[in-house]
Amino acid sequence: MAKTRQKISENLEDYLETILELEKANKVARSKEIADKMDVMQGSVTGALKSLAEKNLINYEPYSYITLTAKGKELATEIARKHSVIKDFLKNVLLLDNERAEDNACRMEHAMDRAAVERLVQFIEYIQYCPRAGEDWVKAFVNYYSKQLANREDCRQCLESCVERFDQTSP
Amino acid sequence: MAKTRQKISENLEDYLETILELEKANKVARSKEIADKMDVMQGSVTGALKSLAEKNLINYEPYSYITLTAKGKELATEIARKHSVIKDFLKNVLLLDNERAEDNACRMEHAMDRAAVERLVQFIEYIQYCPRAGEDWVKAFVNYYSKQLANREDCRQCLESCVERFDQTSP
DNA sequence: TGAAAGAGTTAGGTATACCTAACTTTCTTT
DNA sequence: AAAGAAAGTTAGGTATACCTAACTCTTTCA
Repeated sequence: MAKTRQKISENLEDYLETILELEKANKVARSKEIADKMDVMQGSVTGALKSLAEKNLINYEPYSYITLTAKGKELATEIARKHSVIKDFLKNVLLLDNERAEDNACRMEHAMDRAAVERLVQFIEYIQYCPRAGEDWVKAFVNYYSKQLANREDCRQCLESCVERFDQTSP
Repeated sequence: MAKTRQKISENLEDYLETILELEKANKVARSKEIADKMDVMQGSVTGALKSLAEKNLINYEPYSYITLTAKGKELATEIARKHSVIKDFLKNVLLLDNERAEDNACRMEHAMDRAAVERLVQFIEYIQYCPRAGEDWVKAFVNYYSKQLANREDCRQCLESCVERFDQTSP
């Protein structure tokens, strides 16, 4: 039994992800809904479904509803996780607006391998965990990229309040 | 004249990037070298070159050498910049090893739009600029992701030396 | 200088992925 | 229960992108 990670096209990854979302919402997915969500014609969906069924990623019978197999669900879940981690980073660290974060995440989820995504998760955690970083440090990034550059005095105060916050946390 | 940003396939982007690299190294690019670098057959290269020439991105005459047009050079340079920014982030912030950073950057460069990449540039700068972050902060990320979790005392010392370094910089 | 080697192209085949249009199955509604 | 609507499939066409094999052009060197 293949523990070996499946490789499917970016396209099929998108179909799988969409099916997972529909399954969560409606228990099953239907061809029409997939077509609507992905903005493709129904005829195109049928071809993709056959291809996914061949790879044992979905349960598919003509004219019937669609569900993920265990293998398909695992893959779909991994893709969805990538999406959500990447979007989180783009939105809450790089501070891109929601739409741009979503757009980029949609494409990047196919480009980043598992190791890169997991490291990104850890980096996001590190920012939250490390007393030198934290929420206020991320927020202050706005001042940097919007050219409202801080001066030395601002930095001194920022650093002081950072230390203060640390001292105030339970020893 | 089109200020309008060209959209070409990821594939053609890769060809363009390769041609830029060869031009830098040898003044011109040759079909064989492109094939070797990209690990495709020469026959495949010819098709891609025709497609790039049609889009006015390269100067191409059968049986002759290849150079980028101004438009092609601009596009190729933007792609190469994306690649290098992304690789820098993966390698020097996420601390992925060189090969993994390179692999992921190769794919991500096609997925991230200009705005996302520019914000990433600013974020990398912010890390270097902000006294609360900096090189040692990035280095300490290793301790976090390799589960050698710091304790409160470590954090206190780290914070103190951070403040000290700040005080030592010219006021 | 002319033949062999190497570089480049062409032709034909495969696979993906999309579209439109015609057709079939299933569901809904009276 | 039958007809019309909705959902789904099939068939045929386009475009990309790759391959192999055969052919052509160019360069090299004996």
